[in-house]
Amino acid sequence: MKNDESLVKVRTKSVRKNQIRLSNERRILAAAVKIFAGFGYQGATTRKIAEEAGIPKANLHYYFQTKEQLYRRVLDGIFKDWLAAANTFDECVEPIEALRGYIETKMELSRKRPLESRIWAEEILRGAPLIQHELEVTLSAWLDTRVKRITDWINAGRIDALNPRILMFMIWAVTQHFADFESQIRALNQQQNLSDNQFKEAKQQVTRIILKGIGALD
Amino acid sequence: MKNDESLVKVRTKSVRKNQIRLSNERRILAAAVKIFAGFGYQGATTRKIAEEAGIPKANLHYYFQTKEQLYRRVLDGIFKDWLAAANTFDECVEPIEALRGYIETKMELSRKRPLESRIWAEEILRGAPLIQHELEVTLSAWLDTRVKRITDWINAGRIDALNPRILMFMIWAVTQHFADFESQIRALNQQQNLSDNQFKEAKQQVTRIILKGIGALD
DNA sequence: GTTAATCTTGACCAAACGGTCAAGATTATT
DNA sequence: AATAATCTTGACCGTTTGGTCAAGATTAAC
Repeated sequence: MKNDESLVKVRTKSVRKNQIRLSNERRILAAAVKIFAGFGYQGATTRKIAEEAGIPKANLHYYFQTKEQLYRRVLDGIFKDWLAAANTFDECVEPIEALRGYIETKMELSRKRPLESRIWAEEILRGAPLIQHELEVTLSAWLDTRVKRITDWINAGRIDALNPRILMFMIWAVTQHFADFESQIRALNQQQNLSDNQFKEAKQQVTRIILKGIGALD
Repeated sequence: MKNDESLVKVRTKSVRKNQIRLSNERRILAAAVKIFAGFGYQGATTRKIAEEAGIPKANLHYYFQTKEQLYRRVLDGIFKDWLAAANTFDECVEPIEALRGYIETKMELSRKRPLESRIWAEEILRGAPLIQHELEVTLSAWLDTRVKRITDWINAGRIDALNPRILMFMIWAVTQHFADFESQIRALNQQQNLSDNQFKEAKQQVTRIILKGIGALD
């Protein structure tokens, strides 16, 4: 009883307080994504992030004690999106539909959330100092599951014999390239970002070359 | 006569002096590649670079006045390798041999010079602040030339109809992925870098999927 | 209206940064 | 041997960094 009462009180209080807390955390995290993506972990300063969020730096440190803690929270969010992108892959039975859907989802992620892709890329570039363990455990297990499905397709003769891991690396490389190397693509496209039509064409061509390349088409 | 004499003198002096200068510049540049690749432009400090080169920081600044100047020199070297990698592409007439050779060369670059690839990738990630102009002029012209050759192959029915630029982006993405995302690949490969045999397999699979995917193989 | 949390903020700090400088060591020329 | 050029270096400097702190503002509960 007593415990229940105090729990209710705590919860009531938490709901309101959490509104302020959650709202501020969201603002800070959104600002952090922008600044980390634009300047890298070292180049990003807590001053810049606080300024982007429209709050004093000391207030930022009230919600996130250290820059590294804030960065970890950003990375966690990105990692979740990364894994969730495989839903289509898992739902479809046919290799063509599963891979087409996965490539499509990853391409759309690059199109709509390029900042997150760049933060991820920079973390890996630096040797994944903060997410190495997550890669070795969670992502590794995630990959194993998908490798098994691809292996089944190979054994059923639905696609060519190949190394499933390398296929996944190729898909990651190509799809994320459109986010990570956006500035290079822009410089080679008359200083214009890819238009919606150009991006659609890229998506279709990438899908077709990979699917045809692994013997899933024709 | 007088001019000739003084020229000879200048040259004689320069040869010896340049030995010291060139030798030190090389040491510093080699150290800079390591540190820039490992920590990024902002994370790299002139102290770390000087320490890696085994010289006092003040001596580094004698040869390269600013960190940015040093970084530009590193980028210039990388850019030259980037462009030179297309030699095979240009020398071969057949699409299969030209593309196979280019993919092979780019894969070997990723294998043998991953640090340079990562420095390039980080510069692009940050929006190419220092090499934007080079991308828009030199790399753009470079790409145009290769696009024309690919277009000829398409018109001759040697490969499928496709957007040549997107094909080049795919090749860059996949080949450079093996250098830029090395730490991720390692984490997904029992914490081991790809062995020579694994890398050879990757090279072959990447080549086969792309060539087959564009209709160059049957 | 008092109390107790939580939130906000300007001022501040030690450490590290890129870069400078003057003085000395080396090397080549006369 | 003297001179001039280049190379080397420890000490130093103004600025910026991530992070702290104490004092005040706000909010919720009794």
